[in-house]
This record gives sequence, structure tokens and C-alpha cells, in this order.
Amino acid sequence: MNNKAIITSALPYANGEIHLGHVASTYLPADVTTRFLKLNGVEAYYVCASDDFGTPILIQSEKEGKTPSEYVAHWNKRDYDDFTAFNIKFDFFYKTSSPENIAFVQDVFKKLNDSGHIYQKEIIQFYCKNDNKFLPDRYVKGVCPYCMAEDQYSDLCEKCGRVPEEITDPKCSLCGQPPTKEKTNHYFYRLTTFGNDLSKWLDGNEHLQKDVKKYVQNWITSGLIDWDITRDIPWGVPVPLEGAEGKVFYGWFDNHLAYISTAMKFLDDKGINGKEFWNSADIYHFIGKDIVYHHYLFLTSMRLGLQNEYKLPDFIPTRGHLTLQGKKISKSRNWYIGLKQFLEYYPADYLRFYLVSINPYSQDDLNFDWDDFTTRINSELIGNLGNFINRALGFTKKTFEGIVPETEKFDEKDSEAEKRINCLATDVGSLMEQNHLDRALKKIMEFSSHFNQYFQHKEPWKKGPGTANCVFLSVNATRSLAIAMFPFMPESSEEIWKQLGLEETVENNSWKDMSEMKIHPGHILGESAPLFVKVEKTDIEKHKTGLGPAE
RNA sequence: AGCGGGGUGGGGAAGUCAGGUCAUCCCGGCGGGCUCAUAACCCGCAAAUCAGUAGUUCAAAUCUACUCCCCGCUACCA
Repeated sequence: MNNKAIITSALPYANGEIHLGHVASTYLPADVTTRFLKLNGVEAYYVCASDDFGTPILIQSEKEGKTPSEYVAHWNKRDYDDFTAFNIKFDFFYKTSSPENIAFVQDVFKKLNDSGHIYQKEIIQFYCKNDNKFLPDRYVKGVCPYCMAEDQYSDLCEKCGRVPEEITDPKCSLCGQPPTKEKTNHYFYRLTTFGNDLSKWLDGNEHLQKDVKKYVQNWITSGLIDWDITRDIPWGVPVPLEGAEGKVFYGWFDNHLAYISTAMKFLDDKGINGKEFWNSADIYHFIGKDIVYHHYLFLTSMRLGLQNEYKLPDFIPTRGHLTLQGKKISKSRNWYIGLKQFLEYYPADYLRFYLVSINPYSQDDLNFDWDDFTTRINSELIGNLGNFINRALGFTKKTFEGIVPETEKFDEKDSEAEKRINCLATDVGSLMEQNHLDRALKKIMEFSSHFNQYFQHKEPWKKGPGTANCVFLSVNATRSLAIAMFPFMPESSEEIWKQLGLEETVENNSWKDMSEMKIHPGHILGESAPLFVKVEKTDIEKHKTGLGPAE
């Protein structure tokens, strides 16, 4: 394991609230991984930023009668607050509209331009005279020339799935008027020249997911096309060239550069040489499967174009999308759950536990189901894990006045239990290193389940021989659980630590510490109480009916 | 249309890349136990020709070919 790491997650677009889908695929896996790396002594920094520029934000801010800056400032704060409430702990959360990022993007553009990766081309684009705007693809709707479906985007027909050469009967999606076609000058990035290098990089990087690699290789094989990197709107990073007044960069040219500019700002402020750190660290970009194209091709080709001044990603953990009760999340149909809203119902750790446990390390979609959530919380988190901790600590309190007793000679069951503790750090850790967070969590649950069995079979309540060993090992296993759980459920983990009567915080331990027996006979436990409250089915029914179109 | 991923006891999933050690886990059903614990926990039972067909192999849920279903992506949705 590299002793330095920079972790990023896809930048939240600053035009709406964070919902369960966002955190499931990107922010939570990144946060869990960062916490794990930090426990392992890795100097790891998790940085993120709001993605502030682009046409949708410009249009929405106009509708709300705000300036774009006011508008994005609002969402930047709101997103950060929501993340914080969910215990997503960024080392630094910044914005793509920061002066540092704007300067960085312009500098990158100049370098790419100087080395011949950029060219200008006149193109013809839809223009709406009524709205006074050039209309990017998404803002023109019309009839699909293949299947005659109406009201389709000009760049993709949702009915037949085909990409029209030219849409029939085009309309401006803002005002409904037919747009005109106007000539405009745009800048293009020579993505085509990077095909071979991208392909080589994909093959050579063994950390990337196989299925994603295949997917990207397919794109490369079928032929890349040069990439239009500018737009004619007033809200973005200005193109720093004479004659390019009024033009800004396309959002995907500037937003991922904020990974670097944000990290540089953070590190330099800390007195660390940012570039040096970046190039000697493991770079992780956590994303959802919808932006594979941008991260595997745009982002990487730009770094290649800069001749690796900033190294390419080592890991791009790519996960699928969350569906809700089996259906695609959709804000317009009110088929989504806001993060803030969810946290008004249940503690952050419930959601963290549930989302990690259903989320594999793959592009497969995962499903949020209220009934499934209920059983997983009630029977696994509470019935298995919470129950073991509660009985271990409660029994010690009751029978030994909270003082860990002297041990005797271990019998076979004790030795097996001891072995489990000794192996836990490696068993769980190796899965974490491979990004299999769901399996790692499952290992923790197996550990806890084993201790429920152990406790049962030792029957300490009969107070026969071996009772002291059972208590000693169970209390130590509880401590192990607290450390192992920390990346997943930090609040509960700290609570267990307190109940164990241990000093400081879980955060100050190292990962491998969980496999040692650091609670010795004579140790006095703190106050204990059940960690979790069960999920009530009647509440769940209410939450279910809150979904879907309002009455 | 192209590309990608799936179909595993009644429900939900893991296992498939590296074939045998494998049919596992959670819920549900049935029977028993225990009482430290949040009607929790522990033990046992019933229930799957691992979508279908053909093939490779001493051996297939796992590899190959074809077929039938489902889902996702396709360049401004995490």
C-alpha cells in the first residue's frame, strides 16, 4: 500500500440536492475507503468540489431570478452540509468556480494549445433568437427521424435509442420556438490522437475494473472523435485567448481539473508541495457509471496531453446506479429520496450500513427497497451485530460489575474465538484494499455472528468454568468490531468505544490494532446501552407512500 | 439498432474471472433449545435438475456455441 493517497469523488452539480443515489455510488464508497486508508496510516486526503458552471445552472438561476454565483453558492453550502450530516468527511470541499480552478483551467488550456492539441473550427449550431442563446444538444427537442417519436432530444431518441443525424421539426426546449442555425467558432481537443496511448494505459493499469476497461476499449476501437470544448454562454471559465471573447469552456473540460486544483490549494495551504504529493500518491477517482466516458477518456487524455505533469489515476472505482423500489430515480416524477430527508428519519449509520451492504464493486445497478432496508437493519445490524455487543457488555456489567475478569486456560472454543480476532484485520483489510466494501462488511457480520454462537455455546450465564474467558474474549471482540466498523459506521463505532470505557477515539487506532487483545483483565467498562433502535414497519409504510407523484 | 451486465430453494442476494474443497448468506416456513440480550440469540428440518438446449472435461452454477427472457448504457443524469 502506498503511504500517500488522494481521493476524489464525482463533483456534485450545483443545481439540486444530494439524494440517496449520489451517496450510494460515489460519496459513501469514497468516504469509507478514505477512513480505511487513514486507519492504515496512509496520508490520505479526500477532496471534492461543487461543479458550478454550465448551461443548466445558467438557465435555472435565471428562472429563480438569481445571479449564477448566488445560485451555486447556495447549493455548494447545502451539499456540503448534507454530506457532513451523513458523516462524509472531506478534507476539503471547494468549487470549480474558485479563482484557483479558473486560473488552473486557463493555464492547462494554454499548455495544451501550445503543444498543438487544440484547434479551432467553425461549426453550425442551433440558436434561439427568442432566448438569445446557442442551444447545446439537450436544449433542442423534436421528432426522431427514425421512429417518428415526438418530443425527443436532438442527440438521442429515448424511444428507439438511436442517435439522429438531424432531428425533424426542431424546437427550443426553453421557449418552444423553432431555432435557427448560426455559425460559431469552437475550440476542439484532439482526442483522436490519444487513442493508442489511452488504450495502452488501460491495458497497463491493473487496478481498473475489467468490465469498465472493456467498455472503454470498445469506444476507442470504434473510433474516437475530437471533442468540442467550448460553449457560447456567459457562465463558465473564459477561454483565455484573443478573439475568443464571450466563449467559455465546456463543463467537462474544467470540472475534473478541479480535482487537481482543489488538491493543490488544500496541500499548498497545509505547507505540502502539492504537485510532488500528487505524483507520489495513489490517485483515486470515485465515480458513477454514467461518467465513465469523461473520466476514462477526457480526463486521462488531458493529463496525457500535459505530459503527465500530474499523474494519471491509479483507481477509478466505478459503481452502478441506485434504483428506488426497482424503478429509476427521477426527480421530476418525485421518485427519489433526498439525503437530508432520509436523515430526518434514520441515523446516518443505518443508511451507510445498508447502502454499503447492497453495493458491489461493479457497474451493476443496485436497488433501494424499504422492506429490504427494514430486515437488514433489524435482523443484521441490530439482531446480529448490535445484539452481540449489547449482550457482551451488558453481561459483563451485570455479572462482573463492568470489570473484565482474569482469564483461565483457553478451551477449544476460546482458542477459535481468539483466532478469529487475530485474523480479522487481514480478512477484512484485504477485501477493503480491493475495494470490495460490501464483502468486507459481510466479513465483519460473519465475525459478529460467530461471536453470537460462541457466546451461546459457552453459556456464561450459568457461571460455570470458562465464564471469565468468554467475557474477556467477547469484550475484546467488541473492541475489534468498533475499529473494523469505523470506516462504515463512524458514529456507532465511537459510541461502542465509549461504552467499552476506552480512552480517546477509535480514529486514533491503527487498523491492525483490531486483531490484538488490548483490553486486559481489570479494565473497567463505561456505561452501556443498546446502540440501535429498531426500524418500525408502520413508519416504513409511511415512507413508501411519500414516493411518487404528489396527490 | 449497437455495446455491456444479468436469469441460483417461496422472496432477496453471494459464488462464475483462476472448473472439484460449493450449492452459501439474509428473510420467510416447520420443529426444538436457551434466558445474558432490543419477542433477541442458538441448534436442527423441509425446499434449487444454479433460465433452456447442445458441447468440452475424469469433473460444469462456473468454460464454449446457440436459443429464450430481464435490465442498463450510448458522449451535459452519481
